[in-house]
Amino acid sequence: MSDAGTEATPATAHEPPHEPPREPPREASVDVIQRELTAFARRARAAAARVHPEIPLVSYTLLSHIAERSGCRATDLAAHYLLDKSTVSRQLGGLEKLGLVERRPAPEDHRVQVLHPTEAGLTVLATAQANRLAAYQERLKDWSGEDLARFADYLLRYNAEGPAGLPDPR
Amino acid sequence: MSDAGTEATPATAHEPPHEPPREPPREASVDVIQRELTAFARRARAAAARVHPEIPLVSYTLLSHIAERSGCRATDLAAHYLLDKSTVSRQLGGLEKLGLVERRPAPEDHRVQVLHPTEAGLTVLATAQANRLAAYQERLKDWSGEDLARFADYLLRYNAEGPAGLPDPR
DNA sequence: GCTTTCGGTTGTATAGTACAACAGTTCTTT
DNA sequence: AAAGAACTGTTGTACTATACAACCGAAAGC
Repeated sequence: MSDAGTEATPATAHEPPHEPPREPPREASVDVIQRELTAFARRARAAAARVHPEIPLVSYTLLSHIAERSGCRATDLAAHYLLDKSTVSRQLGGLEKLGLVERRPAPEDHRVQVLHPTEAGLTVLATAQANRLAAYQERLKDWSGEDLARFADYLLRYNAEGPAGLPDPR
Repeated sequence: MSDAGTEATPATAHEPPHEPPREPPREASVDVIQRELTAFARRARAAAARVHPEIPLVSYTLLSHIAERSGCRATDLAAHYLLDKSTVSRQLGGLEKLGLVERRPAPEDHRVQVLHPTEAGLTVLATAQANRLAAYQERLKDWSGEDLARFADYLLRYNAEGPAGLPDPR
């Protein structure tokens, strides 16, 4: 599907002329969204590294997830973040070596290991969270509460819609 | 430093009670934004790799930028995307080796090289753009035009606000 | 019981990135 | 004008994040 055309194809030419053209064409918006999200992605990493060189990095997200749902398994994390098991395994290895998470074997299924944050993990997480939050807060300080809420909502909605454009019939 | 608490700290407890609590507290929104943007970043890369294994890298974005402002310099790219010069240099090297961009020395300043997309570059870009747009389009197909426009707007606004929370007295 | 499936680890490879050191240019300052 | 500072870009090195494939042990199905 999608004749999304090479650059500015006439895909939008079929709009009925009686509609007020106040709103930019979907293509333009989608394009902006695509580009800006990508741009963000780059910056986010750099910023995170800057704000928090301590915790080796993106594992922060995993740690955060673990803290939220204590007792989850590695596979859950992989599924949730669309990561390979090996990636998760290594990330967890790093977190464990840092003493931020514990991997406890599950009594009823000796294959799985249940994940728990340690005290140190929670502390680190709290600090990191605070730092990042502060950075975001600073950056978003001029936004109205309403805009913030709506923006957050859009992002949630976007990310909720199945993994990365792959068909995910849920 | 920072007692932002692990999960749901009382940092928000100082809201005047006479305000209607219809709107989530700023902290919550900011937190969601932070988390979701980060989550997106992960997925985006995976998705991009999937959609477009051809152009080996994320340099697609750089190519896109070059195509848009033909004649820009490497430093511009680095500044714009908050990347190290070396990173940009290598990315450009890759793009050049693939015959997608040209690096021409600037006549008036022999230090800089002016960047231009090649024919092939434009073609590849167009294809990639179309693919990605299609993917995004598909994903966003249930969004109203209004929501799309607003989301795009928020992202633009977010990314426009100076590099990553670093003080940037421009 | 044997085979398949599941959860996780390890080997290997690649992309992307940064930092530091460097090379050639241009601008400034004396 | 010579010396030095500032700028543009490249190269050496290292590290994180990630994937894929091969594997191991445990559990489930036949």
